[in-house]
Amino acid sequence: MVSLLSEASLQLRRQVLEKEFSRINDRQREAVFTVNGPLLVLAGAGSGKTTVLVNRIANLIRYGSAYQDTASQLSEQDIADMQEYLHHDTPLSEITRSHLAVSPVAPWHILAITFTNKAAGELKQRLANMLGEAGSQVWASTFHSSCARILRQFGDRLDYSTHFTIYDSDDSKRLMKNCLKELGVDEKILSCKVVLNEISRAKDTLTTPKAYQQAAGDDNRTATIARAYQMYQQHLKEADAMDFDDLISCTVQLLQENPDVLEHFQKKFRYIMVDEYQDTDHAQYVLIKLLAGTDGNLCVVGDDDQSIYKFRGATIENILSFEKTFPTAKTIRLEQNYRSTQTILNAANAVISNNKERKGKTLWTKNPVGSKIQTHTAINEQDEADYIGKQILEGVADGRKFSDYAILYRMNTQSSALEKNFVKSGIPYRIIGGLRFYERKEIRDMIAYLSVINNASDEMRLRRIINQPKRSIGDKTLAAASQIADQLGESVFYVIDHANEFEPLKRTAPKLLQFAHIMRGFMDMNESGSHTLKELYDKVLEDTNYIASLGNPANLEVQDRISNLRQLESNIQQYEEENGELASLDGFLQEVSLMTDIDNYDDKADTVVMMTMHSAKGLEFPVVFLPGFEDGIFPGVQAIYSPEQLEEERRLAYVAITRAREQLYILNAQSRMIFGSTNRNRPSRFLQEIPEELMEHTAARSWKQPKPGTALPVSSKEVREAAMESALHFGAPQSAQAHKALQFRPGDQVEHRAFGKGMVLSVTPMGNDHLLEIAFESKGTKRIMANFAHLKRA
DNA sequence: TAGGATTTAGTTTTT
DNA sequence: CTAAATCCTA
Repeated sequence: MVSLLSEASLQLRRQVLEKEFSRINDRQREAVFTVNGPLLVLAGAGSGKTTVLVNRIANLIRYGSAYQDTASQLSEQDIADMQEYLHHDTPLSEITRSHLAVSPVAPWHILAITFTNKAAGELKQRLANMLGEAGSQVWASTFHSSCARILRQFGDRLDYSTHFTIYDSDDSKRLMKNCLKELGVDEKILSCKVVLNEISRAKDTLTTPKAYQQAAGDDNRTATIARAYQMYQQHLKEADAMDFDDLISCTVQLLQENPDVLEHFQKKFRYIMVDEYQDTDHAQYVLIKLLAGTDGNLCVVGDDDQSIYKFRGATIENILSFEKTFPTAKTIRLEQNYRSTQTILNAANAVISNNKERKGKTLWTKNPVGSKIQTHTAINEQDEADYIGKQILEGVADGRKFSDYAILYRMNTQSSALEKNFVKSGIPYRIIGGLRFYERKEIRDMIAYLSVINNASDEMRLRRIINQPKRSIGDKTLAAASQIADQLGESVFYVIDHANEFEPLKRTAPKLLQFAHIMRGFMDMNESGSHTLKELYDKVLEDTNYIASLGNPANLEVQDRISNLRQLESNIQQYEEENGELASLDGFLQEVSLMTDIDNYDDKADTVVMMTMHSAKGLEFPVVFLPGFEDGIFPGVQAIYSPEQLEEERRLAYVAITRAREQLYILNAQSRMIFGSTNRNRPSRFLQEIPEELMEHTAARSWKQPKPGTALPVSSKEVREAAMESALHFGAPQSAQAHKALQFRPGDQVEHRAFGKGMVLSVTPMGNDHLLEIAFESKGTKRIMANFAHLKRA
């Protein structure tokens, strides 16, 4: 069998494996072939870390440790095969491939943890593309959903049911409000936001209510928080619910207290990979360490320069001290950037080099130098928005797509000036963050119905829906029911279901019973198992008369709500299609509770996208605008006098700058209205940290008189309605507005608010919209989406 | 209890 | 300035 010396065999195998992974660079390949023991990959922005993760997993599954191992079982046929492959590009035979492998790893022994569903989804997708069936068997998911999955299996050890509810931040807030009320704490002195934040930090550091109380000592404030913490946890338990932080800390507790469970998962996850390691908090660190166990086949990928969630408990220490925690750890730096131009990278490097607390790395690229960074000083935020809008329209006229553009700001409030301008100029846009899909009232209401159907002891959500739509059941009644429930040790739902048996509820009993009756109907329907989730959802909508309760369907806001409810319906349907036999109400609710709207961000739609710099992490765009580079905005006021916070802001600047592939615009305004008062801010210090020669500066000359007839919507309500109207054009091809586009034909004379008069040259259908090519009298030929253009016939 | 009037608090937030 | 939370009255 063996016909080569093992040394020569290893050489040959290495050559073949290197060729197998020849599409990645040397550093990346080193990370891919380092399969055993702890590994730290310091991956700069745009250095292809997902590629490394995917290839590393592929290598584990296909070849195991063949690159390092000297064991060899190659036949002469194999060797001939390999030579052929190396010299003549003949594909390797499957047999040779299998002979090459040295202790290959089964996909189910691999755990890959990310922070966002989007990142997990991307990873899964790329694994499936590369490895097919085997790729889908890798456990790739977020911290939170991995933990939820573990807890559903072993939650009984912690006295939780297997269908516990996951509370989101809104639920937590409501619950904490109740706790503080119960404790008689004045929210003006100690707001529930502050308390929740404090508790979240406690959970991040694995501090139990008891330990927290002991640490509180004499301090009154802390002692109060300790009591609130205790009560909050108790209520969660009664509701069979966990908040986001509990998912992690309870999993840690489960593994620490149950050696058999720990062993089970240590055996299961023989290889662990963690993405965005710089964002892990202490609890997540402990969790990873527990799972990695003594084998320590742990590979973490991160970038200390992109740590921007310290305020949420992420501890940069985890990455800075990885080598100390795991003395045998190998560190690999990925510094070649594949995303941005040299100019953009130089700017990013220059800014971040002002930070003291960092491991230090310098990004470089083979990409072209690219155009200079455009800096622009606007007069105020409207002028700033105006400038951005103009640049986008010009770019689109030159052949760019709207989706090439992203605007990244420090605060969500900065979006409104942009929004107004874009509505005016007919620029299609989407805002990520702010009001999320799953935070909308109507969606939360329906989710609450489904939650109660799934878990009747969820009092919080029961309270949410019991009078929604209005059933004339008020606080008074609910408080009475809640008290009775406490005395009996039964759930509130039980009490409501038996309302006529309790004297204090006699008056409202018919209403309570009616509510209980319809809920029972839903619960029976769910338990019978003979209906789909979509049918259940439709039944809930119908029996509760929810849609009718929203009000006049002619109202745009009501229409928006209804379309959101339809969207939820199709999400449910999609979930059922994806999960087939395994689909369950429980499963859907869990998936939904861990979902955010970055996850719904689809890059296919051709619109400009706006979001905070934080949300943009991990994304990239050809052209990026960074408005509000002013001291006081970015860096924010709170950060200016704290060196630590300033460094975090600088990392955020680094993240923001490195989102751009080709062109970067940085803007500041001489004055800006913020929370109702006008501020004059100096240009951001970060701007001064970028070398002069990388930038080209312009400034607004004078305040232009708005032309008559170009009246803007004045209130944000009007803006929203106008935006909604535009949005409807997309969703409803049958609507009257959608036919507007069809009214335009080549040769039509039109007038655009920004470009003036022109003639339609061509009409191309695109999705539900139409792309118009228009020759303007003064501005040349532009391409514009009909539904967004607000064109008038001239 | 519902709905309108008034007050008040507003970085960032992968889950 | 704006949106949500709370207050107040019918």
